[in-house]
Amino acid sequence: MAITGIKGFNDILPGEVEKWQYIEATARRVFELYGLSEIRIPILEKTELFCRSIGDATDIVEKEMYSFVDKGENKVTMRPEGTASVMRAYVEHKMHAVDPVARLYYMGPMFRYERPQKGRYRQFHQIGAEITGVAAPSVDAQVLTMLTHFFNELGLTEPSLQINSLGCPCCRPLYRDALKKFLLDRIDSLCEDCKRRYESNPLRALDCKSAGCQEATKGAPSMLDYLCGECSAHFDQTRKYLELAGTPYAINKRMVRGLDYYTRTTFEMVTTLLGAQSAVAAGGRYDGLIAEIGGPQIPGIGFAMGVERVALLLAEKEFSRRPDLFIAAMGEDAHAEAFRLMSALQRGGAAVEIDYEGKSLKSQMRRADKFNSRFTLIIGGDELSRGTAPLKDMDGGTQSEVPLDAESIRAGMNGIYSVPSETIIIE
RNA sequence: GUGGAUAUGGUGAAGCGGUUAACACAAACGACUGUGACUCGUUCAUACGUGGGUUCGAUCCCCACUAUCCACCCCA
Repeated sequence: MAITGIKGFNDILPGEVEKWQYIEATARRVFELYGLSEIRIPILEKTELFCRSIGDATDIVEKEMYSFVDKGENKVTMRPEGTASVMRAYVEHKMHAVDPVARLYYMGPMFRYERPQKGRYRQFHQIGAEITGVAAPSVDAQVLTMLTHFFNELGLTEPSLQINSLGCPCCRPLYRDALKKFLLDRIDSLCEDCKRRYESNPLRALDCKSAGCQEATKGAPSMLDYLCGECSAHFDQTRKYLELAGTPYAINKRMVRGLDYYTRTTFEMVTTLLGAQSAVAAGGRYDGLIAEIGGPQIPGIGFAMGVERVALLLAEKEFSRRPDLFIAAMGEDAHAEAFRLMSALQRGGAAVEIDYEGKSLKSQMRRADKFNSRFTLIIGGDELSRGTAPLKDMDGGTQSEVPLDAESIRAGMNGIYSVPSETIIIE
């Protein structure tokens, strides 16, 4: 039995990987428009970092982390998310001393030990962004606008933006108490999970999928009605700036976040196309996180999106590359000439293919067609002695005679095509 | 961790107790006498997830295991 990969750890093969490259390139391009820089952070961190930031009692920390003890007896964990690491790096390198405002993005694998299903894997990939040092609501709107921009740039209008506010340490406890009081009267109609969570996380009942909980929480008080003056103003201002930016959104009063560090603005990009995994991207403000991991009291806001889920939304689109030229050769001398020309053209920036095994012209033409090559150059004994060869435009079917040197061939191709090589085609 | 479904070639799959394990796509080669896409021909699973069992006989029935998928929990 051949060795197989690990459950929930997937290979991304050619044919699929072009889509990933497209998503990543689009993220880089859009995020950099908004002044962000990439940061690369390690995959392994001290376990304590995630306990402190995400929260000891969350499911991620309680049962989903890939943690182990290394050879130096250190407790380490393969990162389950990116924000904690980015903020650790921010504090560790004292980036706040140079400028408290840091605008960062990252992309890479994350690890959570969960049962795999559609859009959820044990090694999955996130593209995330974080902005520190600005408490103003216009930054919230900016981040949301950038995220929306990104999806629009991919040609996706399906995931829609939902926002909510979770308040701050001064108003959330009041709301929590009010909600508990409300739920107490209907506790019998809640599902078992929500009963169990009644003390630890009563807010969860709000977005529970069970019919009983949906019904029981119908007239429940809303966090938005309990926001303190500052949080309420922050939320209103965020909405105002979203409108100024022309960014569409909906308020979802029942949206709850799973990580402990969120405050005030929280949001999700949701879709109905991915089964149970409705959140394609999610994030929020985390004004207490940097202090929590030992840094100064500096606010932050950010999000992460699941690349697998974005790729699933792009499932209909075909991504492929096509070579500029295929050189078909007959006979050993012609093959040598084809090889020489290929090398010269590749050095000049063209994507070129040849046949390596001396197959028939028919076979080589089929291969050129299979590769979807733009042009095919056909070289045989006659061409070698003549010094020119037919260059066929594979799309139009027309042929022209070009001298056998890299410059002339390039000129022959550029005469018809001006598209740069190595472009990714989206159909 | 829990529940359900499914496991036949590179892919999509038919077959449901005895068959040369269909068909299609992909792939390779060839024909149309140095030029692809159309057409045609040839080749392509001692093999039906793994291990047991029932049977004269099992891809088809039973059991176990494993894997995958989907859902729950939770989350990107």
